[in-house]
Amino acid sequence: MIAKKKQTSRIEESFLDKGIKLTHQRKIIAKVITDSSDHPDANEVFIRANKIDNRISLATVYRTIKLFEENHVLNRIELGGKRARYEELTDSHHDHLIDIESGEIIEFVDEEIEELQKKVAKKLGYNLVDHKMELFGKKIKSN
Amino acid sequence: MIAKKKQTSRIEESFLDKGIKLTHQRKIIAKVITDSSDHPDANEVFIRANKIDNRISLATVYRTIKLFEENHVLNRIELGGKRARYEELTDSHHDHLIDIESGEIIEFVDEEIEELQKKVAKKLGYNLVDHKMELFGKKIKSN
DNA sequence: TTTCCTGCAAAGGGTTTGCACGTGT
DNA sequence: ACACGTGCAAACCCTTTGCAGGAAA
Repeated sequence: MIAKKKQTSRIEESFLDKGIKLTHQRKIIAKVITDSSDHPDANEVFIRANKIDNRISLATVYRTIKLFEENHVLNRIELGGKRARYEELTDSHHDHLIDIESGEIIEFVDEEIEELQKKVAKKLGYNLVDHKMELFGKKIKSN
Repeated sequence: MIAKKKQTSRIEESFLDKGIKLTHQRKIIAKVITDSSDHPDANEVFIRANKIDNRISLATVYRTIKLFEENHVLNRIELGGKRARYEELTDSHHDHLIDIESGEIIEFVDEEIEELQKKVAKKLGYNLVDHKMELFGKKIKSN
């Protein structure tokens, strides 16, 4: 008989490995984030998690988000505004282009820019550890 | 006889042109920012302005900073942390490399990257209006 | 059982604002 | 004179935290 594979998400597995408790709340918050592709802020995560199960407080959302950040399963994006927004961290790095009219966030990857960034850092005497790049653009009307 | 040229800073001139009142406080805050090359935060601007003249409140610093931002003489830099930091906006655009060990901010310009950014935006159907790029690096030890 | 996690509500830290007075033009 | 700017302190908003009860391992 073939053993049934246990159903655990990427996030859950990574947590079990580290000996971090997989509480009910954390599973739901992880699911909400995994299922969201629109870069929600903390409050939005709270709302969505609550819709699934109302035993989740905003404080726990904040604590869990911080935990996820520290364990590199979550990435914080700051848009110059007030609240921070988040996205699941996957292997593929990407940057963001923000539509200044609608606020929509478009993800993109550009290897050439990444290479140049490394080169620039090196020229200044640094090894590039991380970077943040956001482009702000206005949609070109195609009449 | 040669007329004596009136002593006004870049910021002051730009304000006179727009009919914005040049108050005592605004002049001092403008001077503090012009004289600072270390990207101070609002509180630091407040401290430095106060050292020159203690008739300046933190509220006014915030109000003035916002005014300066709106008039494009000041640029806000967000470092992912809590407070925003500022720098005088000059004609020459530049980006920042942050030393992750010391917190030092190094300015740099790279035309090639700027060009690529425009190209990327266009490819996504956008005209690039603005951008923000911060590199985080670790100093290369030269033993 | 033991350790860690949670909800609640209160505190925190940066930034903004209402109000009455003060100041630039 | 008039509109606009300022100081003060209270309000705001997002985020964090102390505490006592609750749940994962």
